[in-house]
Amino acid sequence: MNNKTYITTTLPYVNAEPHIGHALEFVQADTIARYFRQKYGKENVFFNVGTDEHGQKIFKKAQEENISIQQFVDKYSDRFKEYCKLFFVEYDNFYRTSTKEHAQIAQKFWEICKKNGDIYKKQYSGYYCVGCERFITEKELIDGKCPDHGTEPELKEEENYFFRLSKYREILLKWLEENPEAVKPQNAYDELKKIVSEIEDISISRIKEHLPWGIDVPNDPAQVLYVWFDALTNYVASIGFGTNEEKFNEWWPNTIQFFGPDNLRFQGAIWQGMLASAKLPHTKKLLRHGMVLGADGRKMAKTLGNIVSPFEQAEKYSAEIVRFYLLAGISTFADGAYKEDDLVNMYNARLANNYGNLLNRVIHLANAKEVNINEEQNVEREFKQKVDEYKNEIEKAYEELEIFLALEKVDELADWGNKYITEKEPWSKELTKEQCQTVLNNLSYLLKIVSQLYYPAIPISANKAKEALEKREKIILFNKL
RNA sequence: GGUGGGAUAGCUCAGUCGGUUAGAGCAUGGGAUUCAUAAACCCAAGGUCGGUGGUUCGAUUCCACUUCCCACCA
Repeated sequence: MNNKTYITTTLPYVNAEPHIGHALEFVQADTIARYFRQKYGKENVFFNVGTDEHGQKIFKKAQEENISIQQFVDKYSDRFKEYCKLFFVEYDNFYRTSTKEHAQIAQKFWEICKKNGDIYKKQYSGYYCVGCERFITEKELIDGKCPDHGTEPELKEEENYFFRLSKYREILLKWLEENPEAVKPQNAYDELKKIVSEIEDISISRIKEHLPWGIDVPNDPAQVLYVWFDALTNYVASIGFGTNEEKFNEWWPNTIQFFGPDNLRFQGAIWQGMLASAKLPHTKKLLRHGMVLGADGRKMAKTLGNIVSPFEQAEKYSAEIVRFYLLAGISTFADGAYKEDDLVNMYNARLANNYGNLLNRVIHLANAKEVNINEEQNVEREFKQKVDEYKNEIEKAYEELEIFLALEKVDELADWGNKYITEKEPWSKELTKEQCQTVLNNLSYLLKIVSQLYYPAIPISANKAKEALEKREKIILFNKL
């Protein structure tokens, strides 16, 4: 049986510093990657992240900063690498779209679509907003002005290449009908169906003269690939598409793509259409996570002064605590407000008071009573059954990408452990040594499982906890905040 | 502006395919206790389920409108 799972995030566009939303996505994907690695082995997971480095905005930003574009993208790409490191995001591949190799594969993808009759040239005339740097449809205009900038767009004419996305409308709808599990959560699935039912052909190139920073259209150096067409191909390129078919065929069938609410159209409709055109299978699982909002429940914005800096947060609380909060305190799929009070409460309640404290109770008592623990074969059957029941439920949640839910249940299991130890009173002098040993050994098994199930979210602490238990060393893993 | 999604205890969220007293965790208050990070354990209080109207014997759950929030609009 092939257990290989390929996990990829969206490639962030490198026109600015990483923000907390990037952390959410990276950390979610990393958690799932770690879960699968732990469960099925390292060799069965391939985790891709990277940066999207072409397009108008980057071109312009580099000019503003007065450095070469390559320097600019190198700088920001490095920032994202550091960012991953900061939050313990352990990727197998960091993909960059500004490499020569990527250009070749994106062009190859283009040629396949072209060969299959899905790319054609069309005179395009429309309203162009300089502020947005894009064409705006007539429907979008408000009083003849751009809805975002309030300025009057210019009439502009351009000959572009178009992708025959409309050809795949029915095919994609059928795919969705037949695979209700393909998109998480349910409302993203519903939304995608609606988007797909209305898809039209899309422009997939730009005139090079306007945008010198991009990948040349094959056989037409006057045009460059539209940045989205170019970037989307990374999902297959990173696992060998166009370079290593065997590797590609091994990984692609079981793919999980993580992305944000603004990306549903691209990952769910356009990319799936591109895959269909290239005669490749659709993505197995699309996970649309939510948006991290400011503490006031509004979208973070400079003008609202509610921006949460991931760097400051990591500095203030430690990156792992921030990581834990993003996973356990903010819904996996819905928008959620980042509130420091919640972070503190959640950390104290779940990690310090519940998990960390139970760990110390058990280690301390085992040492004081000089009894054996960590003997899995001696765990009472009924107790083991109960713990394994939790374990199965939690693993099921992880497999279904329900991270928030999984972590809630891990907390429940630790909580049950605290109730158990209170009820059994292994500190009581009325218990025989054997009875005491049974209780503490049972609990050592529970703690091992809890640590294992917490590991994908808080890898460093969970490993330390496991070690402390094995060595019977009492430590304060989670200092209260 | 158009379209889609959301609004349930102080906070984070479950839930109701319409039906007697709407659930959990955290936070709060009280009790009991001390093996442990003054942690854990037990109990309690907390909500006209965003607003208005409609369908219905009955709506938090269905429908319409409305307010606020989020996203998208090649």
